[in-house]
Amino acid sequence: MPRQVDHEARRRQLTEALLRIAGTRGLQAVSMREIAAEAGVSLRVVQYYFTNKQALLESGLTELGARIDRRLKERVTAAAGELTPRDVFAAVLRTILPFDEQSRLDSMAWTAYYTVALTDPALAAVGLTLPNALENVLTARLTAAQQAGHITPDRDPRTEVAGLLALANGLTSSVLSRQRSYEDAVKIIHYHLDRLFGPAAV
Amino acid sequence: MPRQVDHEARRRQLTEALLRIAGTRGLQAVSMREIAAEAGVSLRVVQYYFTNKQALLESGLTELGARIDRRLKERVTAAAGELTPRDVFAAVLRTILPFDEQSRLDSMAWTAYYTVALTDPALAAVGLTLPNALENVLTARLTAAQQAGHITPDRDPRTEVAGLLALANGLTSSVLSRQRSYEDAVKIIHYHLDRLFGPAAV
DNA sequence: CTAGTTAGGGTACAGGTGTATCCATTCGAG
DNA sequence: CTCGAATGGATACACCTGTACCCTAACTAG
Repeated sequence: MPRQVDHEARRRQLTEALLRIAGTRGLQAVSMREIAAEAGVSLRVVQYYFTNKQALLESGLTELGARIDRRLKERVTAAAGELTPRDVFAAVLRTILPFDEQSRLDSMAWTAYYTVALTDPALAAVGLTLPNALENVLTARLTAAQQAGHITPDRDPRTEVAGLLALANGLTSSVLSRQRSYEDAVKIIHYHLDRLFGPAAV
Repeated sequence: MPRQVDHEARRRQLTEALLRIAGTRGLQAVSMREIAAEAGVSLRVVQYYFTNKQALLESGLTELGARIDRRLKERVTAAAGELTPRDVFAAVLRTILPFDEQSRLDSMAWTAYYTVALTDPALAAVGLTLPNALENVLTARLTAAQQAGHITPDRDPRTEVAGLLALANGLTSSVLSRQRSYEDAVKIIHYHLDRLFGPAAV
């Protein structure tokens, strides 16, 4: 075999360039040539490692989902050990919000993808798996927490989780548009967690 | 003066065509020629009544805001009279969600606009006035309701309102992506209103 | 050493984009 | 009746888009 190149690395490089553009200038600014320029390669290379623009876009969404998933796992297991259920939820919801420059860029890109997914079934399939999985995992956690007596029995775990995730999504929007600061959004989250789990479990 | 045409009507006709496209196929599908086709006129007419594509887009966002505002006022004042504060909030939040085909289309268009506004300062200015105004009006209402004893004094009206609006926005997203039905979203809203105002005020 | 595959530079093509221009009609004011 | 402004049809332009193709290096298995 002749000259071998690490395809996986090349594709990651291109996908990251794509997400950088989507996060700063939006998905409408993403074109084959822009990606090539951002990655510092020629148009041909982009074509060589991705058959389609569609394939490239799907790769971007997949990577985005993987990043968020990775961040969630890192930040939840990081402060593991003697974590109360409330702490777990706080960590997850804080991680969903754009908390630093990188996660702001990713949230921007995610929002852009979500919007085009509303009119593009192919992307919708890829983009809905993460939110659904998250809702299920958290519902299971909250149900367990309820049985352990951490929240009162009159709460409905699935409804609570759906509400908290919708809240986090809505807050993300307002943080991205700079209508609200990250810190204010976190306060609102904690305010709701207080209501759910009872006063702050310092 | 020669043949006079109702400019206002023409522009409305074109703006509505624009919003129909944005609501069904997304903002990325909006082009001068598509608008012309959707409105049943020639490209020249679109150019004649709007100097720019930018002007057209801004007109679309303005109209969208006006529609939502109109709907809010209709549905709130409709069941006026002996409305409890809780009923007012329920009406507002239910109106934000996509509750019929028309409001679903508008919500789609709104989401599309919101996303491009994140990377387009000109649109951001237009698009943020409505949410901010709404938050202020509702905060005033809730503060008054608190003084009248409809909610307990330990609640913070501004935080509650911000949370409820973020919740409604997040739920709108999930309804648009058909992750959740409108009815389920309404249930979650009422669930939270119960917590805020106390058990259902029949 | 050589054949053959992988990797990419360069360029072309068909189609869509916003915008500008040319021109014909329409019609009311004088 | 006529002149000129309002309205809009038709077309052109320059640019950007995704994709396809040609051809040359590079390199390794034989």
